[in-house]
Amino acid sequence: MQGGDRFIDGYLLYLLARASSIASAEFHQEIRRCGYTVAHWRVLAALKGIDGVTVGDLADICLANQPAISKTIEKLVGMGLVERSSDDTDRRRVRVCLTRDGDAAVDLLIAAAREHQARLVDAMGHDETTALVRALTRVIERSVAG
Amino acid sequence: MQGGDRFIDGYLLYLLARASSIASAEFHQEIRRCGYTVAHWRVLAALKGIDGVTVGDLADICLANQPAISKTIEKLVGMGLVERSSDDTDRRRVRVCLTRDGDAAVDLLIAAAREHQARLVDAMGHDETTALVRALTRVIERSVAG
DNA sequence: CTTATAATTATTCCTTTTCATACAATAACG
DNA sequence: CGTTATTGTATGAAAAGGAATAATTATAAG
Repeated sequence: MQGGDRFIDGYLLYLLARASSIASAEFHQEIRRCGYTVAHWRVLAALKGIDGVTVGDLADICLANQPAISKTIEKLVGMGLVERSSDDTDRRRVRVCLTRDGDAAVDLLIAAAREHQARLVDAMGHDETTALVRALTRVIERSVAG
Repeated sequence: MQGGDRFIDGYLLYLLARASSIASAEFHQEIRRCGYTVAHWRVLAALKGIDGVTVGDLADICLANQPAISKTIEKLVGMGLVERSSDDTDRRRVRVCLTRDGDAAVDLLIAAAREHQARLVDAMGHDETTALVRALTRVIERSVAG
């Protein structure tokens, strides 16, 4: 796409963003084919297997800001995939849960995600994958700490 | 933020996206403090040291789609940081270059980016960093191939 | 040369995100 | 208690992003 010695080629954050973007592109397309947005998918996946997550926690988990999550939840409620309930101990908080339909929908998406991941891991090799996981985990630790 | 064994905790694409998001958050905030958006920064950084890049190539490099880049370029032209010129050999193509002001502006941003990266590499350690770069490079290779 | 197909960028329309703010509930403090 | 601060969520206006398409230029085929 270009030779030379561009700044961005040695820039770590660019490499990270590019790897994430490229690796996710294919599966994100599959999500859209299923009739969901990436934002939908992230919220649904974050809710899988958990009784109730607050809006703020969802924002952290889904790498989005709070208003965006509020609106995504509103959509998912309209689609019948998610429901809100107020927390009894702190009535400011809104606990978000999957509905029965939402749970079934996310199961399908998670199955597709697992298949996609299996193909990626297969292409990369097991050792390379564990090296990647270790490195990414360290990035997260160090970034949060620093 | 939650214990349990959530699906997303073992999901590689989520780990990638999360690492990228967290690692970039601090510097992206610095970009905004300087009066730029992340989109501005990516285009400017992609242009540094290159005579002229087409809109389509910028879209690839900047991990955005083509219309988004067209609009970002329009903004940057208005800010006097970038200029368009038509390619003589193919008049469909638009070659985008940094202006003198744009070059000076991106130099400051790149200096800040280098400092930020130096701090991150320092926190991670040299060996861990090279392991990360190797792993990310492999992800990109394998994803593009597959 | 003409027509058809492909490639490149801009534009349009609609959805989504973002920023700021408002509102409600809790916490802290005198 | 009453008052002020802080926290959690929703809302509204403005900006950005994305999908589809239009417009222009290149290339290929006949």
